[in-house]
Amino acid sequence: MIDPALLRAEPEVVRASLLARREDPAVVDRALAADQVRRDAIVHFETLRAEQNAHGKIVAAASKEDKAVLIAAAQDLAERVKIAEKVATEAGENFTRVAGGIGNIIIDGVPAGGEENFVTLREVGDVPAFDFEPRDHLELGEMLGAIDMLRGTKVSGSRFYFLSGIGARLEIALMSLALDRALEAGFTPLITPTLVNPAIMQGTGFLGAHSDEIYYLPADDLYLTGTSEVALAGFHADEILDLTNGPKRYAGWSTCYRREAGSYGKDTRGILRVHQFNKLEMFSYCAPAEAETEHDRLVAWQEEMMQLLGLSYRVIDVAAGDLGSSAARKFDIEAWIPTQGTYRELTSTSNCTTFQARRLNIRHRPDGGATETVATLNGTLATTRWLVAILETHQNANGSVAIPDALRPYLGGLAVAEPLS
RNA sequence: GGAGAAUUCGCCUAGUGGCCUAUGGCGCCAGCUUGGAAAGUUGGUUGGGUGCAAGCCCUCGGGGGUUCGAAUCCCCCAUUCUCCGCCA
Repeated sequence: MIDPALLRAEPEVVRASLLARREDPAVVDRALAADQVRRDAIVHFETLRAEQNAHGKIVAAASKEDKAVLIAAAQDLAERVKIAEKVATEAGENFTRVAGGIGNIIIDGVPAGGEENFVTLREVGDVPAFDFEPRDHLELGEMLGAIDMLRGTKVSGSRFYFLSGIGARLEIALMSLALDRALEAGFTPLITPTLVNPAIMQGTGFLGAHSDEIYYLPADDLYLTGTSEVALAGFHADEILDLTNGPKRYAGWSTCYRREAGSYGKDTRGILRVHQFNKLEMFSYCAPAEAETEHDRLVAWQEEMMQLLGLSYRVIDVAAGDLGSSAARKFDIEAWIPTQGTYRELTSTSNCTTFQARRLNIRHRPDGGATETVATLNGTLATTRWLVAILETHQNANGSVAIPDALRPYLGGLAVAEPLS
């Protein structure tokens, strides 16, 4: 939800943001009109209600014989109050619906346009070169006994898999490394619920245009989360936070579930795009003024992970039209995938400014004064997909894979994963 | 799954239709007192909406209802606790 005060004071800013997203700015005028209707309705209702309250005091103080007459007069008033209240409530709901359709205000500097209009901020690390024909992650995974797709599909269907042996150990090692880095940076670890109620799903903005991406359990009216961001954002819903000691940062570990409804036939080989995976997610609540600085910090922690794992990557500034409705800016880190000859997304970090927190009613009290809606940010610190880049980047001619130094302590010092004989 | 009880301001708590504009305590903040503190004492201390403003409106777990008027009466829902059942 955008800030209604901004909508009223600077509608041109909202229009410019919509244009950058390649969306229709006409919604601004509809929202302004709905806001005016809503406020008029509130004033009308509250005037009548004040009248009713005043009358109620007279009734209470009146003598027995006067009461009957006064009550008769109040009945008509009560009826009008009831109608006015209904009108005001509906006008409020209508405004929320119209204004709720407006995406977050794009931050200055975000490239305008669609998916292809991203800007590369930097490329880091040498693209790996091989003096042999590199194998893709699934072939390597099968040689190492790390990935078992056939049995995954037997048990659960397409896009399901087993991680086995060194594959399972690598994933746990990766998550452990990420968690230790997060602890070092002052994050509070959380293992989050992966089933959430509709209010939280709605509040975090995942029930919008892409709701067919989400698993839903009708018998219990619960959603399976596609990222722990949902639970992490809901964690402090309806709270007033103390941010005097800086941002509150959480590292949420969870299994993530995605239907991948819109991607039939895309990335069907291996574990690049699957229905279920694990992720360690960073989530930060901070003062709005600090959000952009915090965003840079999240990216820096992600880049540290990339470098610890010896991956070649680039950081991109995602274009406005490719942002989710909650994000004001998004940086993706994409790692080089040798057998695809291209960069693929390994992390995503969004600055949602106050958009998400306004809907979830999360505030803080700067300088002990009036409350202010906080900013929320989120970003990936490790996921199952990273195994794809790790396996392919560090492979040898015989199908063995060198373990990055940073992961070895989590694997009993193992330096090389050898193919099964 | 069944039965009972509960949910009031950061915490505890009073409150069985109008004098609730919600009591009292703890904690917290400020003043007085003090060399400084403690103690004492006085005051303040939920959040939101709307209005140029004065102000007004809402907020007693959530939603609906009864009533001129609801923290209070009725219905539905959520959560917590106790007991029983079932399962591990």
